[in-house]
Amino acid sequence: MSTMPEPAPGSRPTLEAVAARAGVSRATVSRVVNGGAGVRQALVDKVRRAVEELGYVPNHAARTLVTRRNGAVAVIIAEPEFRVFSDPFFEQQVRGISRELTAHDSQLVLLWVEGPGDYDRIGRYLGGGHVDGALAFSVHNDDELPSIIRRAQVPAVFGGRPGWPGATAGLAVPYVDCDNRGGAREAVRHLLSLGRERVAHIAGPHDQTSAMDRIDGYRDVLLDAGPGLIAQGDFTEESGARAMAELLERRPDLDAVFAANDLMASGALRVLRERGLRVPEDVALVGFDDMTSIAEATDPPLTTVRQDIEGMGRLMVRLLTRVLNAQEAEPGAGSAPGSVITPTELVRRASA
Amino acid sequence: MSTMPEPAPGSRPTLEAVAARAGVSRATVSRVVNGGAGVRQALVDKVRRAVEELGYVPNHAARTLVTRRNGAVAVIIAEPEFRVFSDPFFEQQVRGISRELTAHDSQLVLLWVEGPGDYDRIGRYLGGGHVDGALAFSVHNDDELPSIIRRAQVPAVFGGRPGWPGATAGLAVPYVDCDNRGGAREAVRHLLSLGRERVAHIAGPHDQTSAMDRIDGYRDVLLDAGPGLIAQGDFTEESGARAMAELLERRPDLDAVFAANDLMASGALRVLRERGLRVPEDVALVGFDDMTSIAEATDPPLTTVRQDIEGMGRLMVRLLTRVLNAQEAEPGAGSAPGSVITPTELVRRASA
DNA sequence: CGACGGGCAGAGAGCGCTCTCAGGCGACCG
DNA sequence: CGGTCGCCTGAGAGCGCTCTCTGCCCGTCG
Repeated sequence: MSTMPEPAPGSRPTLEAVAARAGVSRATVSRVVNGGAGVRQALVDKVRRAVEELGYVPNHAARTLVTRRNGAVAVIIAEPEFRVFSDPFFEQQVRGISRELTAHDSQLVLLWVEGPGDYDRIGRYLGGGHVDGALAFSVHNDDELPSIIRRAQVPAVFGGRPGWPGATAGLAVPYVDCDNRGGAREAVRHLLSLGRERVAHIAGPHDQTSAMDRIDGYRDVLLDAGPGLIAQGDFTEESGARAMAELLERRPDLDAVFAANDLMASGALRVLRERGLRVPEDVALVGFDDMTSIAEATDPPLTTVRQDIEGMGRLMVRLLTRVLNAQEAEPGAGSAPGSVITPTELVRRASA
Repeated sequence: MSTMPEPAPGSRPTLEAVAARAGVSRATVSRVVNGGAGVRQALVDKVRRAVEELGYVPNHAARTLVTRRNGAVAVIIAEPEFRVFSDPFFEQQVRGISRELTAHDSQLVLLWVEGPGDYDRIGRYLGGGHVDGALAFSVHNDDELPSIIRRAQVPAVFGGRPGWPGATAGLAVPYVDCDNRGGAREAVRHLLSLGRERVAHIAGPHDQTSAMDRIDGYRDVLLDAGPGLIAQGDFTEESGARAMAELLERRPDLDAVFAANDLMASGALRVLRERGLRVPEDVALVGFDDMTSIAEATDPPLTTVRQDIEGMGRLMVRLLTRVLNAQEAEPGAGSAPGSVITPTELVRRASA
């Protein structure tokens, strides 16, 4: 295991101690600890040995105090009502963030927003300079988060395009999102290419940009899709089932469905089977997200649009890092780097 | 919203600035900021006003540097293989932790362990004094975490009884767990009280103490239960279904099942219905956890053993706080506070 | 009326680190 | 062989805060 020696109980060694042991000055030890540039190799070795022997670990607070960098990033989780973490989407994104943060030697400070009244605490914390930056997920259009973050004057990156007006104008917080619209187009085109003629859509909630973008993509291809072909869900399995039932009632002749996420697609699938409709023979079905735990478990497995969720999490961190570095170079003049739209990919399985 | 004034861009006000504005010394401002004990009311007001006007927020790093307390607690998530966060159990526990931490003005630093090789990084981080304490979840018996934590000499509390030998001896890391054994006993007794005579058990994995404790509780009541009445699962829905099928094969005459968690119970329920067995008429079924999203959604709804998961999370924080305070009072002599076992409660629904 | 004690404010010394600046020494060039 | 330049190293000044210690002022008691 770790060869880290047991430190003297109670008190951890300081730079000073290492310097004394190595027979050099504090400054030299500091240089070595921070990369060792500009120090003779012999001294570097000597210092490294002393560090090793004493089990020296730099004091983070002291370092932060002078560098004004604290090596920590806040991840803000604004819980609208229910289902947050247990959302696999979330898990993957946070994991991507965690991994990338680790690679950057930064820590992840979790800020869980406890209802609307809690935004004040969050704002205070962010404004207090405890973290170098913040990552947030824009869930709803009416979310206060963007304004809180702006007021706190802390660099931030969003996961998912925020819905507030002007967010896309470039002047605001950059975001990482997948190409919802393009992915939706691809899904619908795929259904058309299979010869389907009446393609319905089960949409997500109107206050989420991802859902709206997917509707837009659907409409891009089916310019003249009647309103009867779109049903509204809320991204849950149950809502997908309900929407499917509604669609079948309105348009018993439909021969394809594009659902805005896999969970709703699986709900739709359930209803289709209950009604004795075969998938894909009678009705072809495409989902979105490629949540493999769902998409591969259904019968038949779902054809769906994949987005690299973990990659999006990592990208959020990289974007934030870039903002941070730019800001360090010339404070104030933070020309925010553009947002990133990641590509999607159609994954063909058996349902379409 | 917040009345926090826009701070002068670029530089945040210091204690010094507040002192100057209020016409007092730095020390006095510090006293006021930290509660204001021993300061004349007139001065307190004056300082408070200056703080408000300047939008002063204490510099956390500077404070930590001298107090040696950093107001942050690590939550370690050791991911065995899959399903971590998306586990609703986890979500609830982390939420409890988050809430209690907020109440204590502490931050939650998330440490996500990326495979076995990553333990070194975790150990280094914990040993580096970045956090006041650590909270971890003991998932598997062979987990390295306890030893890592001990080596790092950082106060810690476990969620769930760790499986390593001596863990319960009191000398080690305290933990919070629910009364798995007692809950299991209650479940089985309930089934017996309904007149059932052949009560089977679907057990969880052998390397988790919670699963083992539930088996023990089952055996406490059914001293002479034949081995044919116990089947092994791994806490997943699928495994519950498999175990149920196995049990029915071995003991077609069984008239009750106690599953070690709700997920397995729902799997068992599925199989029972597929075989045309009525629940509870033919076979009574009891789960564990009271994961309401599952237990209330099944048909019939599950009778199950409830544990206060969020409360356990909060308790973990309180326990840690107590260790921290004790340690501050007399360093070294950290007589670890005892672990806590929280009660369980049988929730009667329709399945038994 | 004077001495003493308690309560409250201020001065100052760090906490452990980084980073600038000056100084020293060797090397290279004239 | 001497001067100068450049590369390393060390000294020292903070970063913003807490906390002890000293000292002042007022009230109280003898």
